[in-house]
Amino acid sequence: MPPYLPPEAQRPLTLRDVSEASGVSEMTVSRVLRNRADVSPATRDKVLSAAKALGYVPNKIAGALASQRVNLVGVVIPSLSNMVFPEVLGGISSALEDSGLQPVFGATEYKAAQEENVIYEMLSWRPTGMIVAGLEHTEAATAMLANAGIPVVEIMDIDGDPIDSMVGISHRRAGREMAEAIMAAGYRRIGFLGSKMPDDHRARKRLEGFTEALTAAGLDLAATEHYAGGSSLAKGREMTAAILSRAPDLDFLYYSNDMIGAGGLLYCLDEGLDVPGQIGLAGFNGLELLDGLRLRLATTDACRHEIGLRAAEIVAGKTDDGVIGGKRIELQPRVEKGDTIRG
Amino acid sequence: MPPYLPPEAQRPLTLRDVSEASGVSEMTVSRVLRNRADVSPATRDKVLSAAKALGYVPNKIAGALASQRVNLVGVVIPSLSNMVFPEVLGGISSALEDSGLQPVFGATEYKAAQEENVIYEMLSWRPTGMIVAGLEHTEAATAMLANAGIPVVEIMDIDGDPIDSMVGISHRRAGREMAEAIMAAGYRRIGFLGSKMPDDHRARKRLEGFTEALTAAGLDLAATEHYAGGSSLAKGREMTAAILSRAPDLDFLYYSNDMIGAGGLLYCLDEGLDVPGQIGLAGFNGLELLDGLRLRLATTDACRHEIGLRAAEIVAGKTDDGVIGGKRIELQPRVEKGDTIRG
DNA sequence: CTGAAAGCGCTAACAA
DNA sequence: TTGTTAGCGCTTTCAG
Repeated sequence: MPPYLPPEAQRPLTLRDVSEASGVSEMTVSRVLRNRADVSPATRDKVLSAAKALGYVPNKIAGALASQRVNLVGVVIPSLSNMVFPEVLGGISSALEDSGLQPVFGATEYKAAQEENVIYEMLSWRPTGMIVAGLEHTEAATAMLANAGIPVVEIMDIDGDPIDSMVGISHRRAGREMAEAIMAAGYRRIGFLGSKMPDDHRARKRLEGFTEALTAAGLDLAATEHYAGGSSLAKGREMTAAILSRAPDLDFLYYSNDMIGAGGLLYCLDEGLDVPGQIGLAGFNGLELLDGLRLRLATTDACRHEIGLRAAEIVAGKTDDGVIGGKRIELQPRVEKGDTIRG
Repeated sequence: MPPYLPPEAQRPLTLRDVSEASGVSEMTVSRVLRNRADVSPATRDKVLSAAKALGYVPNKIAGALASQRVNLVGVVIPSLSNMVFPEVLGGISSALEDSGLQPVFGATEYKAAQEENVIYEMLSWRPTGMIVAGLEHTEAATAMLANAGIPVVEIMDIDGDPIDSMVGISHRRAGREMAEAIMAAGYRRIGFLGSKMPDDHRARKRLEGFTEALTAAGLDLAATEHYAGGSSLAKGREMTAAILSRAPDLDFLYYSNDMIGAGGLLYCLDEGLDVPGQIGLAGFNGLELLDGLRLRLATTDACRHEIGLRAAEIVAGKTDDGVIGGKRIELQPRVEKGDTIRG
């Protein structure tokens, strides 16, 4: 690979360049650039105008090595294209806004091995804290996080034991409560539609809670439909057509997320089915997308923004008791019956 | 803020610790950990097992400072929650996969000042290259990028002059071609629905190209509807209701993106309007979401995945001629008439 | 308020 | 194949 040589390839500027241009010692230039108060206004002005004139950009690598401080927070999530996560990231960003900390994102694509790798890469930059989706990691990843000597917050899920802190909801309980709402509305022949990703533990736990509640009421899942790959409206339509052709007597469809649920809803409406009379539907997440459909899909709000917010507050040290580690915060998801569960 | 002290807060391990544990010099440990070939298998094994046993994670900050190389590529985009960008990021990730480079994302929320700040922060980590959405930046941001001495690829848009390289489509032309397709189908009373974000230059250029083509054919926009904030299906419904109540005789609606376009389409179908006979619709982007609607919304595919791919290839040095800088790649967007433009 | 010296943890370059 | 030496560009500490 040839070296990159733009027309005016100069070596990046250093503090020394600013020092020479301003006639102020490197040390004092450093003070000004870090906004420390103990510099005279005259010196400060000289330095700032020299830095601006040169277009100096500080080297954080050197700064971080010398100060042993890095203003980065690693955030590890399954996917950027899943509409679920942008809202979590929004919560994190807003909580970090005036803390001087900056989030850095990495995606795992729901693969444990890739998660381990992303965590390793991030830790090698010695971040101030880590926020990781889920409680299930490889043994090596768990060990790295536990030994990093920084706050680690596991988010989204609280059905399990955290390495350090956790913020999330109980997916088992979310599944159970949805099952109870469905049965209370009188539905009995219930089908489930979801992905077959082995490492999507939260979807698995929701289904476990869901079937547990059915069993407790003497019911069973009447049919299930699985898919591989990402979620989309089209996939939801397709799966719904498939499950209804195999089991035409179903009176309820529980989807593992809102995107495929919305696709299923559009399909049912286009087919002229009576929703929620003849057949009911429910998804999971509380996506904003649902507001745009003719009928509002029943769902469970996953508190995504608040999860991001609270997790970032823990990392940033904005906690009630002043202690940073060891928090366990369970948020309460709300079942929203919308227009697709009768009653 | 109290210091974070987990139960076993140890100082992070260093090369020296691995060196002592394995009885091999620091330098050789470093060689092993960087996978260099000139180490004997016996030594290599000793080092690797010691490193694994200790749970050593290398310090990239020190490594980067010493080697003057950073395996990071800065990627600056307007928004993570806009469904447009995940696909660009996917293209970037796949092109970077086996290059040893790692993308780092930052969002600007369509604000020039925030973009400048994000670029400054990223450059301070001395990345190997930068990929930035759009050609319009603050003067300071442009200067920083031009002087960074690294490959800079501006993406999405090619209507303008790049700092170094650019990969994208002509939005002006995309607007023009959609106008021509619409007029060719016989529509004449055309409305436009879009955001009022002043810094969304690509939406602005599409509209300019669009009206330019109308004017050339002796037509004018019959009505326009603007909104603030993010795009959503609900917003699309709402705006469509508003513009049609103000201008009921419109026979075509051009939306600045697919999300509000899809909302508008759902609205029209729910209202029982004859699409595309009585009224036609079109959006922009070619979102996957469109595959799930009863009628396929007309759109222009923005080649998002390929844009990310080609941009990352330039940064990674995977170019035909072996030269890294100064590339200008124009991709050709395709107008897709779908089911919402007649003919 | 300002400056001088030392060193953060690693790697380049060279020597053995 | 392995070890030694000298920094990378900044900040900490301490002296003025």
